[in-house]
Amino acid sequence: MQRRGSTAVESNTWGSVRERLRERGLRWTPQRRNLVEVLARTDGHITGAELVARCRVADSATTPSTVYRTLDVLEELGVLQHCHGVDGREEFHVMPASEHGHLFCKACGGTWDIDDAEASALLGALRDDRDFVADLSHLTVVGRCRQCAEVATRG
Amino acid sequence: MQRRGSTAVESNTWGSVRERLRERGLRWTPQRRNLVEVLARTDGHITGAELVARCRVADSATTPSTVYRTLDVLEELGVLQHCHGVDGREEFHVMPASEHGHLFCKACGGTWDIDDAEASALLGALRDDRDFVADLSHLTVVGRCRQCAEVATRG
DNA sequence: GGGGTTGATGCAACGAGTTGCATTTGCCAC
DNA sequence: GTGGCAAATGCAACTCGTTGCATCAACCCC
Ligand SMILES: [Mn+2]
Ligand SMILES: [Mn+2]
Ligand SMILES: [Zn+2]
Ligand SMILES: [Zn+2]
Repeated sequence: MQRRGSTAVESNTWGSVRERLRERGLRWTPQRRNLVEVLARTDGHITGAELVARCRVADSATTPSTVYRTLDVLEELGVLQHCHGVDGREEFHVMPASEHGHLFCKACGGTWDIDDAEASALLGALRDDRDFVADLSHLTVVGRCRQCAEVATRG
Repeated sequence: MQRRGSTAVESNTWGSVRERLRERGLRWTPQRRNLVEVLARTDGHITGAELVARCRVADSATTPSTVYRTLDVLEELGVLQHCHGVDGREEFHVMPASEHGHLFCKACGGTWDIDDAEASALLGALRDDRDFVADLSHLTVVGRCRQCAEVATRG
């Protein structure tokens, strides 16, 4: 089986992006291919600025506006999600092992995942009381962790 | 009782700002006084950019960096808090009637407050399970409200 | 393969916010 | 009132991200 130049992207989700775009009358361009290849090699959380930098490795002519617009499109396609870091900046989730929210300690900068079970207390209450379906993967909770609370109390 | 030029700010919290600054060795400047006067006239949520604009009404020479730095100081003094709008931008709470979190519908842009009782489900779980003290006033939950969920299902 | 449609790109200008640094000034002690 | 110290200001430069618009090119149809 011979490998042609334009078929390097694989791995379920990413391999289907071209098709998902076409279904909506959208186009598969070299710039989008470059970004998708970068995303396919990434996991965890990553900012737009960092994605621009990584795209520039393969294509030094990469333009921020194109990357940000493509990220919007990929999120609409549902192959990507974002949340907000403790400073409010967008961070993109690339293929999380499982859906999760985010817990930040504003004192030590520590960060933890909030899983479905843990979040169901709030999310379930909102759903039952208001029929409001909250987005766990977009959730960021900020506060003070055990260690930092202890330090503050002792101080 | 004669009113002197520098005693216009009143109303409990705002009137005490000068004193709170001095306790920490910080200074009461015309720029800070202007911002505090603007804040005393404001309620609800407001962005930094909007506060800069309002400060400029009284002092057209207002500089953004000074305003943003003063907002940081006021937040450290505890006379101000911020949360994040649906786009992640900081919004300052000025004297809320009661502490609350924020609920956003990403479809219709609707927004609601989350009160203490409603949030205690999640916040209590985090406290019990992890000794994590979450900050309700910083909390923003995004999702889809009842009406928007119905529309999506029907469509 | 060639042509036309329309979505995508690149660019330039802009807005929001941050930071380092030289200068100014509030505040306190005398 | 005067002087000195340290905090605050203003400015310029910068980062990150967004938007309008002219140009380009992916895709579809023949
Ligand atoms: Mn914040
Ligand atoms: Mn968001
Ligand atoms: Zn901590
Ligand atoms: Zn809605």
